Amino acid sequence: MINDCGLWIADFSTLRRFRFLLKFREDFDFNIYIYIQMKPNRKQEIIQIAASLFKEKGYSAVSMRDIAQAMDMKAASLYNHITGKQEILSTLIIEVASAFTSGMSQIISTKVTPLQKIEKVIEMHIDITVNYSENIATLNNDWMHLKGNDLKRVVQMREDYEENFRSIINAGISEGSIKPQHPEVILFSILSTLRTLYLWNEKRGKMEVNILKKDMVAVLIGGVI
Amino acid sequence: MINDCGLWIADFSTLRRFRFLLKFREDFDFNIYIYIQMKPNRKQEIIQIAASLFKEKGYSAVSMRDIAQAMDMKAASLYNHITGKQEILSTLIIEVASAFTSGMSQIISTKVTPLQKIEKVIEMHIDITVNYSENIATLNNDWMHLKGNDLKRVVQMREDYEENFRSIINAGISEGSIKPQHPEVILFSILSTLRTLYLWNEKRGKMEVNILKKDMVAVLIGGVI
DNA sequence: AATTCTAACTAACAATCGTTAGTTTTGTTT
DNA sequence: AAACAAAACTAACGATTGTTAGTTAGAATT
Repeated sequence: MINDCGLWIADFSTLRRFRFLLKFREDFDFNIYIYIQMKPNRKQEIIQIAASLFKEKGYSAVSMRDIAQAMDMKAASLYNHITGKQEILSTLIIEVASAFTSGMSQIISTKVTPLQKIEKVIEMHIDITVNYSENIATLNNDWMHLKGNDLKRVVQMREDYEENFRSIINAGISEGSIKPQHPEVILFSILSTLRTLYLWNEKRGKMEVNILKKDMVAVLIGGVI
Repeated sequence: MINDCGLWIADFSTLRRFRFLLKFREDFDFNIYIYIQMKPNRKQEIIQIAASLFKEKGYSAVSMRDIAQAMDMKAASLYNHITGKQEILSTLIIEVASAFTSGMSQIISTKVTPLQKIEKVIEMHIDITVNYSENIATLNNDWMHLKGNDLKRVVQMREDYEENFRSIINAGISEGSIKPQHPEVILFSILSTLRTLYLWNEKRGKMEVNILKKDMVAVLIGGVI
């Protein structure tokens, strides 16, 4: 039996590094199973389908029977794969919130100018939106339906994220590369646009991602005149 | 018995005009009751309380019993004042959507430059957000729970609004006062910031509205550099 | 004083909610 | 072929949903 030990191989380069690591430790006296899940399993399918329903109607308006119907099965059968509706919600939200958090901490630690950091933030938002638009919709609209530690954690992640963004803006203002406008206004203007990018997917679909990035950076940083 | 015939006296100048009209027709053989409701009635109270709950948790997550409890009464009693949950939703949404529509049509018909029109739009959004933040939250997040004609009407109003905004931007681009950037990107960047202003109320509370307007115009039009 | 109206109430309806228990089908491993 | 595990099913639970019917206390009007 293979236990899911929580290890995730993010991409093939990580896998190569892992093999490299193994080669240096040939004194292992136990077996290591590397379980590569190539196709999404049933649980992931359920969560993905639920996500698209949540995006459309909101968490509270989607019933377990709705999700089951979209999966072409009965509601009770969902519980063979998930522990409940809450698990779907927290999985979806924490997945994308973590993506933003790790993306931001990577940008923060880069040695570039504040303006270049803001550029990177904009590009990161576009990248994540392309891949996780349903998660973002759920994070934006249904975070308040999380419970207990999940709720606390996500709120904290959001505050930290904003604080990091604020520090970039403040650094830019004090070095003179950013207008001495009210930092909160700058922060909010950029962030609210980025956070609702997912609403714009139909129109964005026709635009090349790289062109969108370039235009978005130009407008959000340079303005419209 | 006084029937609510749907006539609303908007302000005292309208009332004066109405009295003037009456003077010219003294051959009336029926009575006219003018019923002036000076303080907000129970219905408006219910809708306002419901609005704040909708903003907090979303339309679907708020029950009629929740609304009743916040009103300190029983759920069944609500139906003495409203026809149902849907009426609350459509009243809230159509009220604020109409405010945006009439604001926009006023701006469109003004004889000023496209850039000045965009300034006016930004100021209008701030003004409406200050007074209708709960309505905007509901419009943004729960419009899809409208039904029938209300749904059609609101979607149409939103499309018309965007089309008007787009035409202002395009006029600015062709006269050269606005960057020849992709118009959709400009439209979306500004509009998504304005539409989510209501999320920013705690921090905005400390800022004077006129200062906020000035800063917002500076950032959204002039950028951050 | 009699009547009407307003706005609250209690009680209950059918429908739907998330979830559990127990069973059957399906596919894999011995 | 037998044994096992995974994943579907049916049926049902108690709770909650929006809403209706019928009643009642108090205020306003006649």
